[in-house]
Amino acid sequence: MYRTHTCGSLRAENTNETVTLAGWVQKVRNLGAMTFIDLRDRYGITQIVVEEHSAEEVRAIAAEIGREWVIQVTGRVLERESKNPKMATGDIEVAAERIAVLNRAQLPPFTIEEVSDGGDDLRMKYRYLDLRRPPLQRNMILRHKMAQEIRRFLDSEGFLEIETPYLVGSTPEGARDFVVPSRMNPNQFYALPQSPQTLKQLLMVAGYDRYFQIVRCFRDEDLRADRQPEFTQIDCEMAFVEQEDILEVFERWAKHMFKHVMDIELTEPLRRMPWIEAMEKYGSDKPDLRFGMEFADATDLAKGHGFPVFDDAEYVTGFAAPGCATYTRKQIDALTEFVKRPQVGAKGLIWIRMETEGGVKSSIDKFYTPDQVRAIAERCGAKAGDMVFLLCGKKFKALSQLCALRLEVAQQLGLRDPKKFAPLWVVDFPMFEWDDETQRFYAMHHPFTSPKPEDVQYLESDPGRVRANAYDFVCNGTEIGGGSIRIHDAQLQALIFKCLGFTPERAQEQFGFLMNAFKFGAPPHGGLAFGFDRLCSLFGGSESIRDFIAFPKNNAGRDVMLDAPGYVDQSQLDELYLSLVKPEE
RNA sequence: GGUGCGUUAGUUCAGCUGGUUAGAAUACGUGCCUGUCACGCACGGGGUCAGGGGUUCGAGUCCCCUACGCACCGCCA
Repeated sequence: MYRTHTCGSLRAENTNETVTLAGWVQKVRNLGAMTFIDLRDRYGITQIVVEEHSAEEVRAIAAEIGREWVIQVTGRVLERESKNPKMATGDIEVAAERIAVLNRAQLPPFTIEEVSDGGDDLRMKYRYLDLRRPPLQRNMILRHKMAQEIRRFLDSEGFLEIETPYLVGSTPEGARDFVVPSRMNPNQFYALPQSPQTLKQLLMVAGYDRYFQIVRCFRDEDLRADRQPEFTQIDCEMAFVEQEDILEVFERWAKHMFKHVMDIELTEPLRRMPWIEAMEKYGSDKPDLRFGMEFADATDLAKGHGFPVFDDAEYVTGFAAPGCATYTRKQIDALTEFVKRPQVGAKGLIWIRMETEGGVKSSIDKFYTPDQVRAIAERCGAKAGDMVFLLCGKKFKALSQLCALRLEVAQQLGLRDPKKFAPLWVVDFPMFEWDDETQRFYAMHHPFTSPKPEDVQYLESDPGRVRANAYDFVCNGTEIGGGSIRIHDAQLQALIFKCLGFTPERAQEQFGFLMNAFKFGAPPHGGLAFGFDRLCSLFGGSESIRDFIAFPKNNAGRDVMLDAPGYVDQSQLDELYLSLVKPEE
């Protein structure tokens, strides 16, 4: 037996017991006559003490051991002379009577402690060392606990966890596929699923009316702090349901998760915000509701007074930053620079200062009377002491630029508190999104999403007006999940494909398996999927999902630990009927 | 495909308008130390300044290219 206890388990009650611990040496503090060793495993850290009167052999080993050696210690539990309230095991220590070196270790390239001295890159290369650190261990434990709670809740609601294949066919719509060559089918390729979307719909046809899966999905697109090429979805689908039924079940699920993982009781029903309201009030389909600063449409007040910037704009919108009338010229200039960055793309920033004494000052005083300026500011909800920021241009462009500014101002005001949670449903998404480049409509969600029955009449005449039975679960400015009621009628599905510019032949070729299945009795159905990694990072209070994935990829999609992707042998290529071309010089 | 920032000791970083032998902290090694827990004190070793090219009497520093990293835009039905 290697150990009787873990490094996190001993307390004052264990005093005088003889115990054996095993773990990694985090740190050795040699005070001369006595040496302290911090012994770590994933349960915690226990202090080992070696004293002058300890056996010669024990002292010799204590003098030799270094960071990250794996050792086994047998000794008596003592109540400490000077306790450490910062440690769970801080009331006790183990007086070593025997130390066995189970394995020596090379000096690690960075310190493996609560706060490491290593940079991201290095820690990724030696991920197995970084994972020894308590913060990463806490993240892995959180992820595990969340997976358990997801299964517990969904099981209690009658959902079946059913696995779907990873080797499927490629669907060119949507994200790029990762592709896998088939040795037994020369020149043909599998694709890794972007999500099990069509498969779960087939499970509905098959009668498994409540399905879920915690499942890996793959998308060959550029990475971000919150985007990995392989990521995990909580994928769910239900049959014989309307949108309301799905929102009801998963609102309870969300509350279950908040309660059992975060110990947060959400008593109020979740807010439901139509997509157009989210866009007009927050400039985003994933609004951050931890704070206010809602936008107002000031177009009518702003236009027609001889200020060319506003007169030429389609839309003028702004918000009031509370208490920011004290902002200096320098601060305003910095925010102006912020919105002018290419990533935001505004031409400039208009401001109105609502002075506490009641006066109004603005960057447009030349063109408006004080009353007119005040009217614009008040439209934006400004009170004395506030600062109003206005942007203008094409409607949705101006809104999304103002969204970036709103988040930046909130960041500066410390309003983006990771301990606060503001979840909501965004509903009534548009069915289609127009793409200027290819001059056609694309499905905003996916082509199996059903239109709202009352909007079906506009499908052919005015597709941009059609709203979908689609919904997103949003929290703190992040899209955590989304879904829709699906089309289960072959005729309507054919019409949607037509609106999306599919010929019947192409629709048959790509989605024939699904449309055929729908001829055999498809129940009304719908579902949704949550981004598990994002949910973990939301609960864990981190911006980056990489902290919650044991072995993530870097910015370029590489695994720097495995050094993947890499080249393969010619013989492997030959078997797969593949030949390589030289990349362009 | 694009934009920005970065690359200097094992690690995290400083290094100004170009100018003697490139520094700090930490880690590491040695010695001292009986209550440390960010132990302390003293001493010590440790550098292809990412790579290549250019400007210059002289480049860690200025310019160009490449590579790599991070963040973002595009992209992500």
